[in-house]
Amino acid sequence: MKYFTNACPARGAGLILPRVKKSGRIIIPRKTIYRLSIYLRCLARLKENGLDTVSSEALAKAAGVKPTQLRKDLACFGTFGTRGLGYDVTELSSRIADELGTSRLQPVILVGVGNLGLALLSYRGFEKEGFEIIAAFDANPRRPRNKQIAQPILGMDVMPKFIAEHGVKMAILSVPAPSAQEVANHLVDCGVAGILNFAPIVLTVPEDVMANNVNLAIELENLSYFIRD
Amino acid sequence: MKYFTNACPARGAGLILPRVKKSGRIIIPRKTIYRLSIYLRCLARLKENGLDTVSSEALAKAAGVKPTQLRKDLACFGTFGTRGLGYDVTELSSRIADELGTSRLQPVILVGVGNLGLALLSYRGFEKEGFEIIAAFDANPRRPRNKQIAQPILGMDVMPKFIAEHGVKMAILSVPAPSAQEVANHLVDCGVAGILNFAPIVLTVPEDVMANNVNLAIELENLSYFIRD
DNA sequence: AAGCGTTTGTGAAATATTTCACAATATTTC
DNA sequence: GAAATATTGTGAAATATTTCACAAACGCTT
Ligand SMILES: NC(=O)c1ccc[n+]([C@@H]2O[C@H](COP(=O)([O-])OP(=O)(O)OC[C@H]3O[C@@H](n4cnc5c(N)ncnc54)[C@H](O)[C@@H]3O)[C@@H](O)[C@H]2O)c1
Ligand SMILES: NC(=O)c1ccc[n+]([C@@H]2O[C@H](COP(=O)([O-])OP(=O)(O)OC[C@H]3O[C@@H](n4cnc5c(N)ncnc54)[C@H](O)[C@@H]3O)[C@@H](O)[C@H]2O)c1
Repeated sequence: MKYFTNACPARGAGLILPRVKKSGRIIIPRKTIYRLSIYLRCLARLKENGLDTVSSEALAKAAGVKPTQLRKDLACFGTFGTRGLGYDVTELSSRIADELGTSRLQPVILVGVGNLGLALLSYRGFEKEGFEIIAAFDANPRRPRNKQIAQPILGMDVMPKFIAEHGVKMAILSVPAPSAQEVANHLVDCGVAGILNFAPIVLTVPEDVMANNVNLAIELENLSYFIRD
Repeated sequence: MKYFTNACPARGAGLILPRVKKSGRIIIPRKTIYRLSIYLRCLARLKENGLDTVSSEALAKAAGVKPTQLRKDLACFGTFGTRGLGYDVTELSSRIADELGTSRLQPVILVGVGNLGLALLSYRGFEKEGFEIIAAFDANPRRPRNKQIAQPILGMDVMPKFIAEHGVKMAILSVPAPSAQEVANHLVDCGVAGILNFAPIVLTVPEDVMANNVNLAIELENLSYFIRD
């Protein structure tokens, strides 16, 4: 079992306790969660290739990390390996999936059916990964002629009802930047707790709501910085 | 001036030296670079709103970070503020842009003109941010009927020549996962040093090449983990 | 069933990043 | 122009994350 030093070791008694959430689960570092997602995908490929077991060294290499980091990451929520042999691919997959909570399919909605929104809607890759965009919303809902879209494209007026009825907790936001904050507020009011935002602005959301940004310009800027040496 | 403790403080003499790259520039932490990009965008909005100066508190709030973090980030490469007053918006913008190296426009190519690639190609937002997709390549180059695409869509055969002639250093990769590694290798052979990869696999690239991934399924998985409490 | 080679799990060390606390220095007010 | 007020810049402390180093545990061979 892994332990963290709790806050205030200087003034406090230096007690060592496992760091836990209100819910009782042990806190797993943000970065570790990202990597668990990566491990999960590497394991899926290994399984496709017919492998039954994998060592931390091999899996770490596939994931682009060091073996010790992989083992530390796994140590956050259990011990699954067999010393001298490695990990059972199927078992490790399902343990990580359990921990991430992606064992069941999550319903997601998309708001803003423009250029980008349409591309995301027509992408048939999310289902395999445990997510399903079940509906899209737009201020000006139009069904595109030349694309096969399985999901309904609805007006903003019916969104609150839809979210409540389907228990939607996550949304993809692909509206223009000037509307993004306003739409995000609306989503939060409707009960959405996680927003994946493509608009190039910083969203302000309540404490208990999480907004992750995908900002391609920043990704490019980042690349451009690190490649000049 | 900011200083870092160099490696090996336990065995070494505990010498304090500024950490620098081979090129002579001081190393700026990865995360700081990301945040600098965010600050830059917030400053642009402030300027649009007619503000001349801004305090670290106000800018930090706009960027979603703490004021001390903003100041520490800036301290990596200089001191620009006026105590008691704050920062000059225009000056700080150009200093950050200089540091990031985005003062000049970077040419970028895109490989894989499918659903996602087309959406990115037709996006008119990158120019404002200092990037320009100057051409696209596909194994099966077709010009879409119903979209206005300004850039040429070319076959893979002409890519090496194009990259060499235009001094292209960065590429956006939006081909299907099974082709991604192969195309990435090709790009690297042609001299591309930075790849923004949308395919859901971990790319293997040489040390001196940087591959950043945008994996939407992982972003969604991440959200879904942190919203259940 | 003992020995050997392998690989995990994990405390401790090293490194990295964030936050604190406050001196330094500017502006503003009276 | 002195005092009050505001805000930066930065060592040091706190916290977080990664890496090291190695004992413990397993499978396999003989
Ligand atoms: N297209 C890209 O490749 C790309 C790349 C990076 C970032 N982005 C960002 O993604 C977002 C979407 O980009 P896009 O190119 O698809 O834009 P777009 O203009 O093609 O589409 C925007 C859609 O949002 C809808 N919309 C506008 N206001 C709305 C509101 N208040 N409520 C509901 N729907 C509303 C519009 O009707 C339109 O269908 C933008 O913020 C853009 O900056 C796009
Ligand atoms: N569309 C999305 O919303 C979305 C979302 C997340 C991730 N992705 C990922 O982005 C990538 C592209 O997705 P898409 O939906 O645009 O796929 P797509 O099938 O619509 O387009 C892929 C394009 O790549 C071209 N291509 C295939 N092999 C090639 C090769 N060897 N060299 C050059 N070009 C080649 C094809 O001709 C096609 O035009 C995929 O890896 C996908 O998993 C897409």
